[in-house]
Amino acid sequence: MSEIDTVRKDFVELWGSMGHFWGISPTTARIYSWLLSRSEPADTDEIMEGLELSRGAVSMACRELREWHLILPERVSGSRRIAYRPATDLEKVIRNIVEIRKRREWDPILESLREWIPQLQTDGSSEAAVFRQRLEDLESLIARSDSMVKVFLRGGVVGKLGLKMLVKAAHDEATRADTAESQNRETRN
Amino acid sequence: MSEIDTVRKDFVELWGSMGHFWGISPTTARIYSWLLSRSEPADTDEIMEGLELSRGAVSMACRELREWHLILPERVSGSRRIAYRPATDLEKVIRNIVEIRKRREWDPILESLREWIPQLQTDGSSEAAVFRQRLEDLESLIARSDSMVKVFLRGGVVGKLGLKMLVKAAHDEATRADTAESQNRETRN
DNA sequence: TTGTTGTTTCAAAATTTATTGAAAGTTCTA
DNA sequence: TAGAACTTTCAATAAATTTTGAAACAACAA
Repeated sequence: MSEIDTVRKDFVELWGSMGHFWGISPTTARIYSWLLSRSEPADTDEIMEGLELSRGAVSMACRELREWHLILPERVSGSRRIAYRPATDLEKVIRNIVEIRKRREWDPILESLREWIPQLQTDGSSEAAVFRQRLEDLESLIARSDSMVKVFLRGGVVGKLGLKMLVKAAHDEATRADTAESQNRETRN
Repeated sequence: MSEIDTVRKDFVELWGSMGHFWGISPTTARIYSWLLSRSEPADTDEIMEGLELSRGAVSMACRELREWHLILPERVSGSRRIAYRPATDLEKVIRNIVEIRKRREWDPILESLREWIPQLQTDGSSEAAVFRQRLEDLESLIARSDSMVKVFLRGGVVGKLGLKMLVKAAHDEATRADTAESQNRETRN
């Protein structure tokens, strides 16, 4: 087994076990990493053979990868067959993932919190007051994180160049959010 | 059912379903959120009753929560019983989680990548060259993200105040990392 | 030391999540 | 329109993860 095959195998395995972290299934993650390890795009049959997966599994996983914009389908010339090419702008890839997860997972939390807080105000008990305070702190923290994520999604992120922009933009965003929000949290911290 | 109980129920349920996102089991997440919703600490029996869990499940979950520093055990006076109080500095809570997950999940990836890249250099094929280039990009991205996370872990993060520090510190960190690293990436994007 | 109170452990059971594979569906060519 | 070449779907199956519960263990008081 040549060097590249050894590394490929380990890489695919590691990536597969990380799928959980990104919120995608192991198989889906393995397919993406396997495509990344190849210089040419691959079609369904090649993926099936390369990773020992069923046709259905490959189809499902590729659908997910397409939704996340992690792979690009291409027609193989002179055939109806579709081959997949992995997206290689990794920063964009991460942005895609963060954006989708934010929408699916964070946004609903903020909505719920904003619904619950006023509901707790109708309950006069001190227990409710403590609970409400904690939910408010949580709302505030998530809202501030949300601002940072929005900035992240707009610009180049992790690079040094993007950093100054990040600060300024995050500040603007936070200021805007705070102004729109109720003002009674100014003195806390 | 009073207002607080309704909200508590929904909150616990939501938090439980989010456990996956944080990499903790639903029960563990539910216990933490249930504690957050109460003004007083709770002992094993109260948690068991409040969330309809077995003794063993509560013990396991609380052990995990303790490891993550999400709850603090306290002796109930005049008894051997232990009651748990939730950590309420949520920013610190998030830092704890990020720190542990970084160590467990990210650090090993960087290590592996740094092992694989030189291995691929012994393979002269163009396929290996493409693969190696992608791994290098990945290494670079993760290393830069890592710098930001380190900064995040050191300071107040999400608040407006911490932001300026974040920029400066991230810049310093990145500069330091780059200098220590091999220099052959300077011109890349 | 013994009994009581409370906690932890871990193999087995339940639940959840991921994968398969065969059948149904789609698109293209002739 | 018929047939070939692929792709997608989804109920059934397999795998992984979570939870249980009873037994073992630990701490303390008498």
